[in-house]
Order: sequence, then structure tokens, then C-alpha cells
Amino acid sequence: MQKYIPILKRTKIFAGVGDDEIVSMLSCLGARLKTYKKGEYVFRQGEHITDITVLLDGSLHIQKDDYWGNRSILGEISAGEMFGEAYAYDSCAMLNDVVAIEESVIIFFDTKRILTSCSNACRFHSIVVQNLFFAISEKNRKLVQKIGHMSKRTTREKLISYLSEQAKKQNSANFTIPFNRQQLADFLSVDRSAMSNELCKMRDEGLIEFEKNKFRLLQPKHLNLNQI
Amino acid sequence: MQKYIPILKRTKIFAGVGDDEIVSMLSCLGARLKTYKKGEYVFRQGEHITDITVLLDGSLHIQKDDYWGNRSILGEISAGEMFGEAYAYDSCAMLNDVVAIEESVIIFFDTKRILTSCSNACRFHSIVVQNLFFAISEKNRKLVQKIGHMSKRTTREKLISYLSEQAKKQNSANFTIPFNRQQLADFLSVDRSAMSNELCKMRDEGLIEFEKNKFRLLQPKHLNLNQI
DNA sequence: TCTTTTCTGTTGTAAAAACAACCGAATTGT
DNA sequence: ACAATTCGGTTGTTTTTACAACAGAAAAGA
Repeated sequence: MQKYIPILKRTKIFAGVGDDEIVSMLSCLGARLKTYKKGEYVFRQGEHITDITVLLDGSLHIQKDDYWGNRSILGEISAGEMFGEAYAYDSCAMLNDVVAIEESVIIFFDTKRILTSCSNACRFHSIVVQNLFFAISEKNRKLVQKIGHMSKRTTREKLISYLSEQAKKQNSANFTIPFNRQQLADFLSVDRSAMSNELCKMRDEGLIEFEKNKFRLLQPKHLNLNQI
Repeated sequence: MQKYIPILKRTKIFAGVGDDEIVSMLSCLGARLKTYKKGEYVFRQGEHITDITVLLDGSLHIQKDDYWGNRSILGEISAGEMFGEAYAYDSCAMLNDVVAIEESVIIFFDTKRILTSCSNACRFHSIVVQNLFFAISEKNRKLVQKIGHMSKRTTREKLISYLSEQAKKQNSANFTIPFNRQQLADFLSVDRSAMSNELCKMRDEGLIEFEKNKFRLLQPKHLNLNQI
């Protein structure tokens, strides 16, 4: 368990907690380690889980099968990431499979013991609860934003929605995005070439300028950026 | 404050907490009431909030303006619903406006006081923390599911994704959905008539049967529902 | 440096969706 | 019972997208 302290220290759930405190909290939180071989299932659809988990080593796929058996991969989890936290509740079943795509080490924390004040009242327990809350909140915000973009009807509107958000976030009409073209297309769930085409049309119409992943929004229609 | 106890009792955050306990917790959690006139802003884009809020009376719109000033309404909040909880964190700014669309009463809870064990250790504090966690988790799950549907390229795939999920959730190939056609189209972000058209094509091809909001999935390709 | 690979933009075509307009059935209200 | 409204389905047109194939530039690797 000791060797994973550096990884745990870098996770959101233990942000602001020192090495020593993490060690003493591992037992307090009822932490358990488990290793999975490549191809082994960590969670299965329909399963009821009660633990919050962090991937310490390896990588996982979140995948889903539809009624007709078609499989799709929803996302990848890499070391240090927390997962399953939204399902760590008795009355709800996992809706996806989680599968190890290489040998992986996972640490399990009993959700109840995290959420309930422990009897020996360890100092950092409330920090962990707050961290957990903030981590879920952040995931939540990102999901809402993504839906906001995806819900637009046309590729152009999706792009405008996304680029507007980035400009706001970076507080400037000039900004850098964390995606290349293919990644942005995947994020917005559109075809790359069609998106690239649309970006260029928008550039030709004088709406935006860009080079690589650096963008600039133009024509604010007499609006000050601060008003937005 | 007293008159809103019945509403609070029905909220997710106070599930399992009795009337008396709610009253005693209101001060413990630092609750504050505020009334908003029609059109008044509850939260503004860019604002940093520190409270978790519940709408006690009235209704609110969550809306967003893009860089060019186009406004879109992302959702409506009605009495008893919690909101803003994903933004109740110092380092993050509200990304949307929240506006009262009629006279509304809102209760504010200081997030820190909810997440930190209170000194007088009221019995139900940990229940509320758990409730809060479960409520956010549930929102999170719903968002992930929605993204799963929306990320499909065609209307047909979106429908299959959504209907598969419903079948799984209700554990039967026969199930009822909580939407009419327009609502389902809005949920999946597609055009109603196009979706209606696609549904009928799928019915003609023998994939599904439906009447009103009752659906049945057919042709499981030799798959048992339990395997999915 | 030269080769290979990745990234981005471009074009054309076929497929799909949005949009608009309409109709009949069902529902609601009076 | 009647009128008005909502709801779901249908059709045709226009717009948009996905898809495929390709090419030049940039980056990475040998």
C-alpha cells in the first residue's frame, strides 16, 4: 500500500492531505487494494457498488453494450483518476462495464465510512469529504457544459458554443484549446473533416481566426467581452 | 421559515429527516431565506457562490448567453429542487445565469457548514451530507446517460441508445417512457418530426413496437435480456 | 537528412437531419 | 356536445452532415 502514497497524494480526493495523514486515513476509510488482470471486469452493468475507487496503476475502459449487443467505449480511466463515485450508492446499479485493458491496481474506499464522521475524528476526514464533493461537482459542471455544446443542432453552433465558453473561461477573445482537431470533433461528437470545413468557413466569414489550437473570436457585435 | 418545512421535507437533501430535526438543523446549517421578484437574477455568469440553494416557491430559468449575445434557456427549476450545488465552491465561477421567472423564494445553505461536521454534532448532519452526495451523484449519472445518447451520430442510434437504457432500467423489453414525442426530441436534441419519422421506420422494420409512450423492443438477436 | 507518421484542410457524394407545412386523432375545456 | 388545443404522424424541400479519399504541411523518428 505504501508505494502508492505518491499517487494518492496527487488525486483530487486527497488534495491538501499530507503523506502521514493519508497513511493514517487509509485504515480509517477502510481502504482495500485489488489487482486486475488484463481483460478482467472491475464493475459490471447492473452491479450494485458501495465503494469509491481510485485507479492506482494501469488503465481501464468504461464501455457499454446496447440492447442489440453493440459495444461502445465511453471513456478511458488512467492512473490517479477516481471513478465509480456516482454509483457508490446502494439503490443504484452500474450502467456501464468497467474493464481493465492492462494489469491494473485499484484502491477501494467504503463510501459510508467516508461520508460518516469517523469515531476517532481524524483531522483530515472533513477535508476528504469536501474534496470528494468538489470532485463530483467539477465532473458535474464539465458534463453540463459538454451537454450545452452537444445540444446545439449544427456543427457551427456547437463550435460557437464551445469556443464562447473557452473565451469566457480564459477571459479573452484569444485563447488556446486543449484539443487537436480530432479530439475536438470527438468531444463535440461530430465528424472531423466536416468540423474542419466549418471552422474554415467561419474563418472566411470573419467570425473567427485560428492557427493550430490558438483561436480568436471576432465581430463582437458591439458587445464588450466583460458583459458576457 | 416554518411554512416551508413541508417543502424542505420533500427535498432530496432532507430525505429521511423529520420535521423537528429540520427546524433545528436550519440554524445549524446557517440557512437564509431570500425572495426574488420576477425577472430578478439569482446568480449571474462569472459569480462565485458559496451556498447550496433550494427553490422553495416560484420557478427559475437557467440561461446562457454566447459570445455573440444569443440567449438560450438550458432548463427550468421548480419548487423543491436543489440547484447551484455544483458551483458552490470558491474557485469556480457560475457559467450560467439563474433568473426568477416569477416571484420566487430561495433558501441558502452555507456549503462549508454542511460539509464540515458541526461542533454540536447534530444527529442528522451526516445524513444530510450523504443525501447531498447522493443527490449530486444522481444528477451526475443522469448527465452521463444523456451524453451517451446524444453522442450518437444519427437519430436512430440516439433512439436505440435511449430505449435500450429504458428497457434495462425497467428490466423488461416492454416499458413506458416519461416523455411525449416533443419532450423526447428535446431530450435527445433532435427535431421532433424527424424523430417521429425515424420511430415509425424502426417500427416498420420490426425493431420496435410502440403506442403513445409505451414501447417494446423486438429482435433481440438471440440475446437474453439478462445478458445485457 | 531522409523517411515515416500525424495533423489539418479540401473536395465530392450520399445519407441524414432540419425545417415547414399539413392532417387527423385524441384530449381538454366549456 | 362542441370548440379549441395538443399531439403524433406524414410528406417534400433545403440544409447539413457523415463518409471517403486525398494532398500538403508539420512533426516525429531513424
